[in-house]
Amino acid sequence: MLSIPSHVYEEMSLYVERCLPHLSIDCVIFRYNNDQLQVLIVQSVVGDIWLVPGGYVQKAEDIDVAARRILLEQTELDNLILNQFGTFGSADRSFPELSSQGAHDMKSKEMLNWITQRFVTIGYYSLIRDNDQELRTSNFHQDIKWINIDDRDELSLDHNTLVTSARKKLAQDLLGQPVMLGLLPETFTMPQMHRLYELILDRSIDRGNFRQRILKAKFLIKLGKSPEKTSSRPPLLYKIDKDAYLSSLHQNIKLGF
Amino acid sequence: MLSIPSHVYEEMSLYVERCLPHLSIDCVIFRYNNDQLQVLIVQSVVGDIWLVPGGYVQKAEDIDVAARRILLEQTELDNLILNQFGTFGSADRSFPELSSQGAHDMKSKEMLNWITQRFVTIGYYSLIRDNDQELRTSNFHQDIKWINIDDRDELSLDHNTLVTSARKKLAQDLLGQPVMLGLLPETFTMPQMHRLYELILDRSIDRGNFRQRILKAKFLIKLGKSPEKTSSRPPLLYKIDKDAYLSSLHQNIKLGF
DNA sequence: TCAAAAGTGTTATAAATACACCCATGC
DNA sequence: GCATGGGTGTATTTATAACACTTTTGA
Repeated sequence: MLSIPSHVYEEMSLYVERCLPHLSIDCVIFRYNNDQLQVLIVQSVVGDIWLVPGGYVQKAEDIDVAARRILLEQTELDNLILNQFGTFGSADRSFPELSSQGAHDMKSKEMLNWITQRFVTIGYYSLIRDNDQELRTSNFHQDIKWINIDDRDELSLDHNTLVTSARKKLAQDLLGQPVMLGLLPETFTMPQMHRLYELILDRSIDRGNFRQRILKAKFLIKLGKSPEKTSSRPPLLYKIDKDAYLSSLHQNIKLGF
Repeated sequence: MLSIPSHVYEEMSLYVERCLPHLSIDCVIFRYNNDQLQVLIVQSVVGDIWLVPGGYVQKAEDIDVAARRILLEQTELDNLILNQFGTFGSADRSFPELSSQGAHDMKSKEMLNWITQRFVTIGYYSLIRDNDQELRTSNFHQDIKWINIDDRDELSLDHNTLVTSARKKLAQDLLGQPVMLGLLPETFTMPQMHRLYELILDRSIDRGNFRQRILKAKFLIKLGKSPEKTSSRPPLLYKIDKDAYLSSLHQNIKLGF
């Protein structure tokens, strides 16, 4: 049995009454950090469970704008890429039953009803490249953190599934969207980019072939040696030539079987 | 100024009060007929405008189930493929203003409010291969017909845009989903399949190369000569080896730039 | 016999794949 | 010097693409 902390009622009521019922937005925010593909998750004050950041759509607000607003409320950053990866609406898609403890007045009961209603959720994914980005929790969250995508089983409800879908969509978008611009730091090494590709596509790619393929596309600018200390040969530093990168993207669908 | 025919109120009220507000589903139904990619459209009794078939989600109904139900209400057929192509929710996404003529009682006013509310719509596309399928109109539609996809500018609201998005998604799905099974008749000729590919991808494909490529995939079964009279060499008839076709599909994402 | 459209083959280019080998570093 | 991982080259196979030639039909 979950319960709603009393200090949340007031603010949440104000927020919620401006929003459409039964409709939510969930944002899977990816970053590439420490050679891992990571996802931002927050701990809800309701039920202590870990979820992907999400919110509701205001009555006179575009859904894309809503997604951006929700994202901003979590990360304080305008992100480069924000894409839908699907809409999820099983009939039983709702919070587990909540305890009605502390819900004696009318307002509290309304809030209980709101939270436990059935939600159809629109999934967006977003990419964030600034790894020093400061995180702040909204009043509806008691904690916020990055997890490796492989650790997503600690997510509750169906948010595990959402992350899986988001990653699949991200992989599909890799050829046609400026994904590298969204995830790689300003400067990076070839092995870093290689590992990122492998993480997104979830398969191994031959090192030498990857290197050749990427260099042939001519959107990388060589900057020299990485100053980092390594226990082996130090990799070269690169940065992305944005214009060249963008024009190298395409959506040409092949016949391949 | 649009108006709602009085005979619609009763039935629509009953339907609508079981559904979630502000949320709709629109279905772009494709078929391949007469060497054209076609789309099913219906004429609403409200406003006489032409739209893609659509409806609402019942309060305890999966959205996928709702899409299937809505589809069934239009075509009486269980379709092979039903895929989301996106969710659309501009803040101003609603019917044009409706005349309140004939809306004197409470119920009528409620209906006006329902129809003119802001809708977030979930787009599904579906494929139908039976071209002799009988069409029936529901009571909310006065007419129903197939149009060529290039004639979609006669659609109202943003349904033109929906069809464009649906076709784009269909093209993306061509490699990984059994699209041919959904659109081609039981038996067909190589030129037919060739033209269908061109229509979906919206580009021309070399005839000879296409033929070789498809035959190499080994999911076609040759049946002999087409009995149809042609003014030139008659094409061969083929049918799809379903198992071979399904196992030839893949989602392998390449590195290509 | 001719036009039209289907069926087939040839060749060139480019991409994907599999490896092998060398190089720079810390220990 | 040696293990480690980065950088580079080469050869094979496969996919894409351009295009030419042949075949079958109706008129």
